[in-house]
Amino acid sequence: MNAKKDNTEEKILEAAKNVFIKKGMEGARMQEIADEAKINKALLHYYFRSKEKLFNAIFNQIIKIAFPRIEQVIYTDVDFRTKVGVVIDSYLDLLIAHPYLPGFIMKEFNRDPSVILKLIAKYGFNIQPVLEVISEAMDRGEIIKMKPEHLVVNIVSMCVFPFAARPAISFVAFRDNKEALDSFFEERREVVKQFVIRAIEER
Amino acid sequence: MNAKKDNTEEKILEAAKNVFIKKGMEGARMQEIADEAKINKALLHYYFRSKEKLFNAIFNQIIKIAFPRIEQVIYTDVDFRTKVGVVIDSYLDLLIAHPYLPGFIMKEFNRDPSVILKLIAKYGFNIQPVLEVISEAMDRGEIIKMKPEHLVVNIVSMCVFPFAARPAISFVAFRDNKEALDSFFEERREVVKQFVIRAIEER
DNA sequence: GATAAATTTAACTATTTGGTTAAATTTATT
DNA sequence: AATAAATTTAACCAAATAGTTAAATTTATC
Repeated sequence: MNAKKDNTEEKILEAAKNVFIKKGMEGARMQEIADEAKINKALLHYYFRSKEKLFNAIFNQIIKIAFPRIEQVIYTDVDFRTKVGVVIDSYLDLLIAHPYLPGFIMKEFNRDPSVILKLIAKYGFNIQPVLEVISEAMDRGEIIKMKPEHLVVNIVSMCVFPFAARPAISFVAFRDNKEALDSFFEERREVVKQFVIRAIEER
Repeated sequence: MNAKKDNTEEKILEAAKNVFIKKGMEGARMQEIADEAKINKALLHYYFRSKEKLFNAIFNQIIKIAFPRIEQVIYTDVDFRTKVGVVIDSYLDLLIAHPYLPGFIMKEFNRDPSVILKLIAKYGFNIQPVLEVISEAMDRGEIIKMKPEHLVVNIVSMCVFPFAARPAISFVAFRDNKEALDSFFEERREVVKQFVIRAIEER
């Protein structure tokens, strides 16, 4: 009797993911998760003994996809502007697929930073190689000199922040016109690339 | 008998502000606010009938300072790059004085977007004049052409996001070395200015 | 000193919510 | 059909917490 069990476990994880993302750990209700999974609370606790255990299962799952694997790109033998383009693409691909990530992670970070810091240490990329590749490009005169950390923070900021602020941007800049907002976000891919390239290219 | 009353009301508002900022509306406890204000829960409810009323008082107070008044700058008769510099300065001044703002606002936004949207409509600046000033600078050939909204979002992202992500940046990039982190944030003022100018200057 | 407002104390209510339990029922496996 | 696992039902417990209340006490004001 396993087919049914597997299915239920998946249903619970899917439901919990939706509810936790929308409401956060504290805001989520076990009853709501049970309802969303179309089971009852007793069964929910039968599968995951506590809210904490269920949340951790979800959270690990989410964190694992939250850091795009940019190492491969970084070491490719192409010029720096191409690397920048690929990195921005991989961030935006991730964010378009999971637009809730910035908001969710920031919320949970605020609630208990230590949890996320541990997971960053466990799954998050090591920034050191990235900084080195940037420094080398600077030494070769491909891009202007600046503290590499600033370049990383600038790129990540321009990619991530608009998704966290999406509803505000929608309201303030586009009066909640959905089409205008969607094309704006589509445009950002090229806009951010060009913006960064222009800002750092040596000339 | 008013001196005492005023003082207590101030004490409550100050305490509530601290607790609400740290824990958010849902996470904050009336008992904790009472403790922080060094009064008891009965008196807290004597001044502010409900948690909701108290939160609204604080929230309005916070939102009012959350939007730097950049209109004056925008209409000054100086070249565009100077305007950009002043705008970035005014954002960073605000954020350095109130580093908790991005996290707090995002959290509450996530909880109930409508509340913030109403307040943006009430106190938030109108973005239209800003967009126009940018467009004019583009028409004059002072800066390259792009959709002005992108420029605004890019600048705001690079200013605001690092504060929301400060603990993560501290850990990932500086291994929680406080001095290194502080100088990094001090540097950003000039870094962001130059980054933006280089990205948009016509040449 | 009398008065009224401010404040404390302490007990209480009502609600929400995570979690438990035990018994009944359904479903899959042999 | 027999068995064991999965699921439901429904009631319950315990803790946390917003909010209330009434009486006592302190403090400012006249």
